[in-house]
Amino acid sequence: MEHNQLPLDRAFHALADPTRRAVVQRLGQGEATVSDLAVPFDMALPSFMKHIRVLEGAGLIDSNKIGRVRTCKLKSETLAAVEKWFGDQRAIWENRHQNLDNLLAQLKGE
Amino acid sequence: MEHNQLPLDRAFHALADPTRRAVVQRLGQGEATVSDLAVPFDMALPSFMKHIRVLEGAGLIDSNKIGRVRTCKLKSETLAAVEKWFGDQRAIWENRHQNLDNLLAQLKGE
DNA sequence: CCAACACTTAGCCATTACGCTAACTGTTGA
DNA sequence: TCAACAGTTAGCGTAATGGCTAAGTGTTGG
Repeated sequence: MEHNQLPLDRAFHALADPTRRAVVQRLGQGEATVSDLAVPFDMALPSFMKHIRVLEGAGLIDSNKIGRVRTCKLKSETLAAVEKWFGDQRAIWENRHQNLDNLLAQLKGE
Repeated sequence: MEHNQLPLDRAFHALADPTRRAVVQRLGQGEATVSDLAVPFDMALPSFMKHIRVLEGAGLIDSNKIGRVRTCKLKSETLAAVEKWFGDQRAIWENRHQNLDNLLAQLKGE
């Protein structure tokens, strides 16, 4: 169980930064080049590129370079995989409440 | 838009650590004391306590001390709030696909 | 009453994160 | 052809992270 923690570590870490979340959000609307993505941020390009690489390292985005231009796109499968963690978590949590309900019903019945 | 980034930052950061995710998962099954929570981890207590405080600082858990014992419980609302980010994200993404579909349909119709 | 218990505080250390500037590489439009 | 463009590499500085040990505080069971 849970021998794939590292991917989750990387994904959550990547999403912990507002710049990176904004990039993910932007890419949700379609592909974009690095320079285009960088425009809204008051940050030097090398700094911004680090964010891109973190996102790519986390498998949240994909990028490829054609000529001198690098284009990025969202990998929504990875995003979905992270979201799944919450689903699993809620399943445990709801199951516990179910058990509590059962217990209460049982106590009531006696 | 997005003036509550800091809470998300903290929450995602908190969840980026496997120890802390495990604690959240454990607390999904019900309240537990700090010492109980610490058992599965090969880590000194002060180190473990830092994780607890990070989780609490992120609003993912709540704790209160009675006598010498501190008991922790999950704050599932916060967890749900983080999960919502993915929902919002997917909404954007799916809307885009909807738009693409519309475009394709339109092109086809001509 | 006092030793054991359950944290808690303080402080140290190594590593990683995230920003910067300066200088470099390869591509391309005029 | 060559200057402008789009990134990239290298290296630096500060701050935060995540671990540790040692010693302290307040509570409690026997």
